[in-house]
Amino acid sequence: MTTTVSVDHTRAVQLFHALSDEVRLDVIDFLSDGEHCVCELTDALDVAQSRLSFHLKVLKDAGLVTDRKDGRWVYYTLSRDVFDEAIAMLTERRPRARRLPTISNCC
Amino acid sequence: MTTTVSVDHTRAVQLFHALSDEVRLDVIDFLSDGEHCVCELTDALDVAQSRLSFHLKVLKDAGLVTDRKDGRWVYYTLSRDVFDEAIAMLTERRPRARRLPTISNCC
DNA sequence: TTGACACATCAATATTTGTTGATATATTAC
DNA sequence: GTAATATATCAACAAATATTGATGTGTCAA
Repeated sequence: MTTTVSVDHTRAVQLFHALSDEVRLDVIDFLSDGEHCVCELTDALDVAQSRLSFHLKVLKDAGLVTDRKDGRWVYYTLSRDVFDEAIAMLTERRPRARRLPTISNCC
Repeated sequence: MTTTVSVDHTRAVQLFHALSDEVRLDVIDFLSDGEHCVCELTDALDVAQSRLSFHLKVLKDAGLVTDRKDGRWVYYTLSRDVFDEAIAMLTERRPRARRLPTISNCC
């Protein structure tokens, strides 16, 4: 009998995927000192507006940023909690101390 | 003048990308108790051999696993260090305590 | 109440990733 | 040697993501 072991990783996939893009990491870095509006991002990152908007949505859907509208502007902020969530996901998976040499005669 | 600020995130992109897939997370979980050969993975995860091989390569290229050949078998192991590297990447980017409300008249 | 600006969304397309089945390579057992 | 097994690689294709330029929506100022 062959038991297939697998859990649902949907959330982890979403989070890590959101983190795996140059533009999105640029956005994250730019927001590291606090809230900024989209126009500042467009300016600082030199990325077409619709493209930036697309990436902001990916980040927002993953929960890594939140937005707040004020008049004509929309301000984005990093969500500390979700960074913690991602860190936790890695910490859980981080291999523990050296395992004993496995004595398995494999297949 | 508009200064474009951006760093090279190639490594972070590679790491997070490697982490953003169901099969690859299954592999990581399966390896969490130590070294296993490919045949055990194929068995446990119920994934076609060439498909698994593809995902193992992505993990290996990112450094998340290492492999060791022994006779006919190849054993894969998680690399603690690279998990630490990924955790560090997130920790660096984790927003610090609450920022002061930014007084910017934006654009 | 019109025009300009900030931003989101959309459709078309391009690019990147992943899957499949076939084949190649190495190792071992017979 | 020959056959069987473990794994990697490859080419063709499929699917998912990202980019672009255009258009839509809300807000503000004149």
